[in-house]
Amino acid sequence: MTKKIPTKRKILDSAKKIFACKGFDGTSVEEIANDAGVKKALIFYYFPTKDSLFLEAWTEGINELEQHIFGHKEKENTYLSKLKHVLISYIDFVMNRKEIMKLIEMDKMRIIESHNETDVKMQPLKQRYNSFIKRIENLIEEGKQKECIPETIPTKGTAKLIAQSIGVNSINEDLNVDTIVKFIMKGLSVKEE
Amino acid sequence: MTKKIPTKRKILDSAKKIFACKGFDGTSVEEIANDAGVKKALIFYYFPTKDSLFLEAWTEGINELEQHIFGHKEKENTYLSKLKHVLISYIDFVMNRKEIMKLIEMDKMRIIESHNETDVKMQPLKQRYNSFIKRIENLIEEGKQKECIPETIPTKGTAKLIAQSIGVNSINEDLNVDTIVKFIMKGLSVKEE
DNA sequence: GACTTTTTTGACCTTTCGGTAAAAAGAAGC
DNA sequence: GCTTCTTTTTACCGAAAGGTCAAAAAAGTC
Repeated sequence: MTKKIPTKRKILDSAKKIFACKGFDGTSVEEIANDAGVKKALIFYYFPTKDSLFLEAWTEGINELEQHIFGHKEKENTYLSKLKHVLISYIDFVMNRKEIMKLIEMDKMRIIESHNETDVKMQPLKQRYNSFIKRIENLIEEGKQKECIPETIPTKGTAKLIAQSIGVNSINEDLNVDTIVKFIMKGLSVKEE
Repeated sequence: MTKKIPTKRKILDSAKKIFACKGFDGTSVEEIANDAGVKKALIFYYFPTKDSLFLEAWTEGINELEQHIFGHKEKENTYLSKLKHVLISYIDFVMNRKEIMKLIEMDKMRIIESHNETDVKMQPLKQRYNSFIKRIENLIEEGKQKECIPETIPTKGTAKLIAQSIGVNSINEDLNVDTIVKFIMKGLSVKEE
């Protein structure tokens, strides 16, 4: 027989789903409770505040994204195939885990533009996001070291540009994976094998 | 002596500024009123609802963006210089009208992902945004007709990809204009002159 | 300057929100 | 089956939200 899903997990899953559609401010705790099949007060039994619920949901989302992109064993033997694999994994995630991607992006603007003094609650998320961007930077740096990417390509900015490009709004049925990968790789001026 | 700014204009400007930082749901009418130097009730004198205030502010924003990008006289003699001009204007707007760009993007995800039945208020904005994307599509189609852009480039998807790429998160001091323009033009596989 | 119109404010409304505390229900242990 | 612990619900709180209405103030007209 199937294992009963723990209540906390149900709450988190409902939180992801509704935060993905309506964003942090547009979502009430009551909506999450209704979707999870519990009463609102129970949410505060598991999560001290709405903020902390959002933080946990969002962090699980970006952890899943990062794991999906970078988590595979390093068995690619060339930089080029490694880069391609990362881009394809990224795009694949957007297509197949669209809800999580929406969760990440729905409040992304608010998170990234948040300031230390005015939006304290967003700082951990902002740092987490910057850490994700850093991994893309590292990949570009590796490409430069292996002379697959020209030195003239600015690492930080291009990492952000790539992360910005691959999202729910751009990855859709009007674009196939190959087109996007080529777009980005040409943009990176990657030297083809 | 300087002309007195009409109250409605002051309200709209405050609305843009605060919606740009906090988004629709994260902003209260009282905050806008405080910033504009009026009482909350006055806002409802000029705008029937918060929704309609947001609609007008946001629409002014995207109108300004579109005007800035496409509004110049068509004096470019080649498609390539026209395309470059459009891209540079787009990037220039993001850099120099950052607040308006933030206004457009802060709720963009919510607008684009909105459904007819669940987020009726966002439909006019969604349509307006799609109309903006259409103009980018037209530009790409023109490039194909003039054989500057390969037929294999999918028009709709690439238009969205470009609009997605050029934003507050990606346009920053880590990237200069030339790099972004090259990134996109290479991505488009534009045939250089 | 009296009257009319427009703009602005103060006070208030109802609803919804995030969150709390105590009681009730369920589960576990002996 | 009684006790203890954990989970869940009920009822409620204060604050804040969008919005309204009537009064007051300002501006305009003759």
